[in-house]
Amino acid sequence: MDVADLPGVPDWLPGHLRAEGIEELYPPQAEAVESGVTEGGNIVAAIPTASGKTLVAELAMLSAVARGGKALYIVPLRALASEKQAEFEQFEQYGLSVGVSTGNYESDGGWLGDKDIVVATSEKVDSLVRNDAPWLEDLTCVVSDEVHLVDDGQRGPTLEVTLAKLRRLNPDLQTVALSATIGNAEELAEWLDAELVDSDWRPIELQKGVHYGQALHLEDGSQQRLAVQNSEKPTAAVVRDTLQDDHGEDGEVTEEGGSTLVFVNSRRNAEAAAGRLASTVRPHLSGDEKGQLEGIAADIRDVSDTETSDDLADAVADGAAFHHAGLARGHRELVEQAFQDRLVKVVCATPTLAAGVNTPSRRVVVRDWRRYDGSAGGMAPLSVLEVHQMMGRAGRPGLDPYGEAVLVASSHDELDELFERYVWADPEPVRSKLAAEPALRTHILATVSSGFARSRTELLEFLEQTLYASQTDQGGRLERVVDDVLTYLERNGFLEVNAGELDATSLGHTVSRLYLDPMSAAEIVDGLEYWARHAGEPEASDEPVDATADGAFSTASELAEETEADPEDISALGLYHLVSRTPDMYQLYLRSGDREEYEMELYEREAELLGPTPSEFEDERFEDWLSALKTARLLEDWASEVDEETITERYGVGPGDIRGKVETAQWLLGAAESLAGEVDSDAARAISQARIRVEHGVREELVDLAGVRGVGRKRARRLFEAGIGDRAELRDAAKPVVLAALRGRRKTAENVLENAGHRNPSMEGVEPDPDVEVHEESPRDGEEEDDDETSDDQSSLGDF
DNA sequence: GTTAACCGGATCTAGACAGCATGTC
DNA sequence: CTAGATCCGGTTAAC
Repeated sequence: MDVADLPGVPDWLPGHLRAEGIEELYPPQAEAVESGVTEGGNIVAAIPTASGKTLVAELAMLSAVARGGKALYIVPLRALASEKQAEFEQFEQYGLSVGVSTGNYESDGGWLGDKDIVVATSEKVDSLVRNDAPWLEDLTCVVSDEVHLVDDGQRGPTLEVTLAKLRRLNPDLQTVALSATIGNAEELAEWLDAELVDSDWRPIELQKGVHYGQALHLEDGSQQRLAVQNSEKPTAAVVRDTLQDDHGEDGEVTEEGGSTLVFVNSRRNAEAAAGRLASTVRPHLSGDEKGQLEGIAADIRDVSDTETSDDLADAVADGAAFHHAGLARGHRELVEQAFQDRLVKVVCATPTLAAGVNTPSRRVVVRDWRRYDGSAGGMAPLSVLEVHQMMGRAGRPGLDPYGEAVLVASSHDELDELFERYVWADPEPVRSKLAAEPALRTHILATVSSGFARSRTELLEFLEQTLYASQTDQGGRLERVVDDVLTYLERNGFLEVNAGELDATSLGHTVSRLYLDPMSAAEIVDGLEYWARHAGEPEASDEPVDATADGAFSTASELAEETEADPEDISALGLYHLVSRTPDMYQLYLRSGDREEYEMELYEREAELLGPTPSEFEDERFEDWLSALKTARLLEDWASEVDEETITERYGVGPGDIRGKVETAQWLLGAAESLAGEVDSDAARAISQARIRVEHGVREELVDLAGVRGVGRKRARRLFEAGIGDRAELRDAAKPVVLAALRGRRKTAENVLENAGHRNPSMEGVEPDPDVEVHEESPRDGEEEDDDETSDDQSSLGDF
């Protein structure tokens, strides 16, 4: 189909597409147009990644906007939100406006209500629905990217319920759902009353295969010799082969540098494999490439001062890299960029890279096809869908004639099994996970709280509109779980049930709007009440209430400690532990040796914790209590200015994990602060303080200073040591002192003063005060923060 | 005497969403 | 019902 023949799109679009080099639509795109995407029709498009899904979405959204409407694009990851925003901003020249809304970022300049296209994560959209964002009613088109994720047990139900709510809010809403190729696309289409576009078509051919022995066995039956040399591992052989393959036919070394993406099943494996493959890649690098890679390696070291950072930099210097969620954001971006620029030739990655931003590669190796799964009791095979998603990363549009994706077999039997299981297999069908109790807990409360259902009957009616209902024939199960959940919500004071009528309590409304799991909210409320009962009155622990479920074990030590506790004082550790034991916090894993260590810690600091220690005989609860303590200790360390390197070593985590924990804690403490107000607790001030401390990673005395934009934990500490105690003192301080404390960096100092509200922040002609002692850190540190004010060591900034 | 190769047992395990206030014309 | 790569320490073999 020629781009000139598109019905319903704005006049400028054909010209724009031609300018982009698009004359003709891909077959699946054309099929979508024939099914009416540009004319308001509902579409489910189940087509491979990189086969033009984005254009289908754009056609739908642009034609909806051309008709005077407003479009919403739902993504599963925050990283994808910014990627899509950048893509859609190309239309701003035609007068369209694009906005983004995610948990940590909202586009500035105008309300989302003014935007023609809004990009948001599914949780954010859910939250907007719960908070009655008025512009949601103006939507005429919603696009849901990666809808097959409704299959995800944790986050799938959110997407499912959100789509149902949006469609109910606006019955004429055009729904466009984009999915990977899956087993039951018709079922999705049926659920959404949509036309189905189901296609395997790809713009670049993908050849799947399995490597075994000295050959690559491809799905078309052909074999390709791929020898494994002496002590080399098969993966290394594939990588080497890919590198040689792209050297020009005439022997001339081209810059193409055939790149390989290797998927493994753990972070450690990713790092180990990258380290080994570095020696495979090194001999293939040109001098020029080596130079550029050295530069990137230096950038990587500057992101963070940790072992992970060093290991990554070492690998990158040799043209190899690893990629997983323990990396700092800066690390990830540098690796992704260097891989796209074809400087880094191999990336060994966990599934982060399969789900995240677009990083295609000449070849993909799926080295591990089993992954540890605690609930399965060992290694469980990956789903066909997941393996196909990884394989789909092979083949760079416009660069490669075709892509190759290979699994690695170590025996002939395995070779056969892999062909059966993955190469020739169709992806499994997608199944709704809505009937799981944890999911219903939060969504039922939200549904009642935001007025979508006022009675048990209405609630069940609403749930009828979900994918779950359309997939199950046994309605009884859902009804049973719903009743269990209603009982739970009522018992904990979130809902009132009167003869089938449902009403959210004030607490229930708050919990729903805060986007908390009701179980987290209950835990927090319990913790705050526990503190209120115990704090002021040491003898309180004799009350029978407290001794109930947990026996005498915890009471003895409470009695001993509590006499010393200052009633005003609610410890930060106690609050960190409280939010860490909530189901909304992903807890740290207890490693061998940790158990004893944190048991000791527990006995020392038990009095600070906001709740009775479970008995050691309740194995699971006690274990959770300890790992929450470990998590709480990490947060406490961070909020006590312990440096990154020490924390990553002490807790066995990556730099990215620290950020993740801190971010979650920040959110939960914010929610706890609101809950404290709701239940009349006096803890609000202490919670706020604890939140600001983790947010900036500072001790109490720096809370005010670190609140100044451009001042993070390190600069705040230096200013404090120079005798500047807070924001007011910073404004009044002598400029030479400020400049010296900021290690003589004029631009930084000017920015800091300006942000602190100084009338005349200019540092012109000011010399650093020589009497101010500033301890220098590692020699490398100096290079870090040169010019721009938002640089590196301001780790508290949620940079985007 | 030192280093390399080998062996066996212990260890460890993917990912990542969300509040609120604020601002603007 | 189900694992396997890596790491670490100790031993032996090789030089």
